[in-house]
Amino acid sequence: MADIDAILIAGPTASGKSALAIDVATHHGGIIINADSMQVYQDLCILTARPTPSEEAQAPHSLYGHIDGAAPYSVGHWLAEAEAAIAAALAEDRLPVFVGGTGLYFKGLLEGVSPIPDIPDAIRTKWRRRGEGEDISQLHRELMARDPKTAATLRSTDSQRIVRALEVFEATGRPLVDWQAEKGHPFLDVERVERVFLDPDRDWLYDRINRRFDRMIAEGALDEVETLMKRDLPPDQPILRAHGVPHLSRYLSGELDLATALERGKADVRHYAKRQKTWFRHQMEGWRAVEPATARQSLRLSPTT
RNA sequence: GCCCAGGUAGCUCAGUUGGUAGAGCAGCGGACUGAAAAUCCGCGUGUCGGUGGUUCGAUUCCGCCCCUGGGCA
Repeated sequence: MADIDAILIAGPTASGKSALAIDVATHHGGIIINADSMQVYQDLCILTARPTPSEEAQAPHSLYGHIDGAAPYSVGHWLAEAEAAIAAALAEDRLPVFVGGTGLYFKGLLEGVSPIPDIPDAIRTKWRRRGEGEDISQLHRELMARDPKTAATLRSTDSQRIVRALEVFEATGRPLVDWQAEKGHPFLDVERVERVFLDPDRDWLYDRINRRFDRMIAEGALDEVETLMKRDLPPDQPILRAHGVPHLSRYLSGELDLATALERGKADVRHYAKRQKTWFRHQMEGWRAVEPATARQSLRLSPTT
């Protein structure tokens, strides 16, 4: 395996990435590194479809379920951990096998992220709270007054990016777009990695998503959500956005009947899979698209050819 | 068998005093730099059950037929 530094496996949710990763890691003596923004959390193993203990026993896994749902976490944290994981793997002479569905994480890995400083909690919380309660166009006007340069690049309806721009400007005194013009450093050399994304048939994928959601419920996803709710986390914690959490928690509190909660939860996952496909199609040039059915074979053979 | 209500988009339904129709959900296309399983933008996809009639023109009015639900027998 001296000819490449890592294998990257991306793909929409429920496309069979985890099983493929185990197969590839076993075959190449690799270590699996998680590239999924939700599977890093320890709180929801069923609902985030994290590898099971028996799956984890088949190959070394890292960056799974190691973050508390109450902790702040984002691409930046992940990239720092990924960098350390790559170093650790290479030190053991193991091939890093990245797997996940978070396109932004892969992009960060190969292109880096701009070196924007951490935003102090107080500032971040302040703007996020306002972003939840207030009319978004009002916040956009406020951004326009402070940082017109960034404001001009954002739609007045894009709550999340507007809030981000506001907090960065307040914390650093510099427009977000200026920060973003400074490119970060890649963590892997594109020329030395095998990049593949699973591209399953849409109907096949949607059917798997629907059935997997039902299976998660049967396996105890509701208990998981109930336990998470009891933690009473701040509403802006990312883990509360995990698919299923919003609707299942409304079912648990009696605001929604179960059938509706399931239907909406599944729809959220399908919508997400659709967005992932769009991302892979347009943001990941140079990646090889493979059908899940033939993925094993092509990943076993190609790195050594 | 008779009576009543209804057959309009994939689903639930609105509407047209006669000028070939529109919402929500689903679905499709797209954007994407520290919450990315997030956030945001765009698109109606249709023999208006069938068939005759009236009419310049019928999804709309009339007849007959078919289907679904409810009631009476």
